[in-house]
Amino acid sequence: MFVAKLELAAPLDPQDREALRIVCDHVRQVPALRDIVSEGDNPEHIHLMLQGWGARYKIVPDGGRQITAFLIPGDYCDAHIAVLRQMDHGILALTEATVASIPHAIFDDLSLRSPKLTRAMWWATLVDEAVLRAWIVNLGRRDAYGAVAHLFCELHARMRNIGLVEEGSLDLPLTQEVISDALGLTPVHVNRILQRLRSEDLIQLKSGVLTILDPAALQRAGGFDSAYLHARKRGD
Amino acid sequence: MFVAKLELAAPLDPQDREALRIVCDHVRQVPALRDIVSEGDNPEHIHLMLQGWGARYKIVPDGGRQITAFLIPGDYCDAHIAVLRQMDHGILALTEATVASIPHAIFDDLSLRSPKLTRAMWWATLVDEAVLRAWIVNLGRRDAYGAVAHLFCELHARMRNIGLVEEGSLDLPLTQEVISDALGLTPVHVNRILQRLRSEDLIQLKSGVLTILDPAALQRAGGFDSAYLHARKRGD
DNA sequence: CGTTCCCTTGACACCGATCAACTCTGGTGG
DNA sequence: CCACCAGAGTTGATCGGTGTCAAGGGAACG
Repeated sequence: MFVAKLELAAPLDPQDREALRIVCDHVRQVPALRDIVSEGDNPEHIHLMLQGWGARYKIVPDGGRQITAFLIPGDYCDAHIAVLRQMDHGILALTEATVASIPHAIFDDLSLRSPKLTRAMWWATLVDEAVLRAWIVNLGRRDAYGAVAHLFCELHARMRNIGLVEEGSLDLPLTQEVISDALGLTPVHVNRILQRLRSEDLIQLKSGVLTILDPAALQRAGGFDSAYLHARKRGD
Repeated sequence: MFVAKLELAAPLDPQDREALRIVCDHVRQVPALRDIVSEGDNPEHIHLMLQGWGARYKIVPDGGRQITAFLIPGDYCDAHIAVLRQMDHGILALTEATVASIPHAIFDDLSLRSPKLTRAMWWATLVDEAVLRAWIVNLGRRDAYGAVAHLFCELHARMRNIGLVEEGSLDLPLTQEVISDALGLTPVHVNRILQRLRSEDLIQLKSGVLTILDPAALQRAGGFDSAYLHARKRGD
């Protein structure tokens, strides 16, 4: 899946593809709510999400938590440390998750040999950056209602890109507290927003499944324009 | 300067260095408040800031503006489009600025030939990403006072990295409105925060020059930890 | 059948937005 | 050299969106 995602950027050489496949064979299971990588770590391996949900997060001095990204299958967690030295944030499994580990020395070697692969990783980083910018807009210039709407549109689009949306429904195993930590709100307020979105028949959210009932209205509510995701999927 | 910055990541081959230098020779002057690149553009050239200040920004449907990054000399503006296709945000000159333009086809070619160069660009992107995450924390989990303090710490650190700080002072040609657009606040409120910071003798800000009078206290106020900037400067 | 999360609800407080003047500064032209 | 002007900074009064605190309800799980 990760390979498929990278190839959206540029075709890889067969040997790159093969090397990646082999290297992805080290698979690890992480229980829910456990750190995959912690802030300050200097990990030996870089990780790819294969299944489940994860989140990047930072803790502020007063104890508050800010989630800066949600990770879904196909996302890499920390290719950073192939280039930078140290994790400047933590990564958490939100559900039980399975991740692939690649010894970073091997990855390093691979990427120095193959411009195409490095370029593909660079591409993935650039898309992540675009998502971060969208979050900044969310936090800075949208009210809570618009922010929740926008977040749901983003997650819907990203899940659809990897084939995990069926008839407008997707698994969304996020507590309201997690959502509030992503949007800079309180759980209480998120709860009220969700009720409003439900009462307006924009969404349905029950037992970890989100269904978008009125995509157009939700996108309007969140000022969502999918262009920034730079999806280059067949059929999009 | 840009080359020097890239070399903080990893030494480049002499021919890369030379190629970059040649290619940077196309220099353009941009008047203040003019777009360098606009959202939706598909520019022929990629740009590097050589002098002056710039900002990435997005406009939300209701007319609000959110600045997602400040660009200072040595920052690249839009290496994106070497990999992605379209600008998902605009870039604005905040002061009169001089930028270098590199035809993106040439850059493309260069980066496919040199893994080291691509890697260096990737590194620069990763640092940018870390800055974006810090902004998200700023917007989501800090009050206005902490956010302003943190922003000033960041800009101080980045300006120092490129040698543009003298005795705690740096040029900061940002109106209060620009600052408010970066922090998701209103100009009025930014004004009040600045007065507080001044009255507490943490900073001095007058006619476009910021002086940090009490770095330790300002860092405490903003919960600032420079680790995320991944500065690898001699003497740091 | 109890325990533990999580979700839900209500009352109230507060940070920052809004609106509307007023002041200051630097630049421009007479 | 002065008068004017536009843009930026400053100030005060009031409003509203979210936070805070606290209590109660529901569903999953042992």
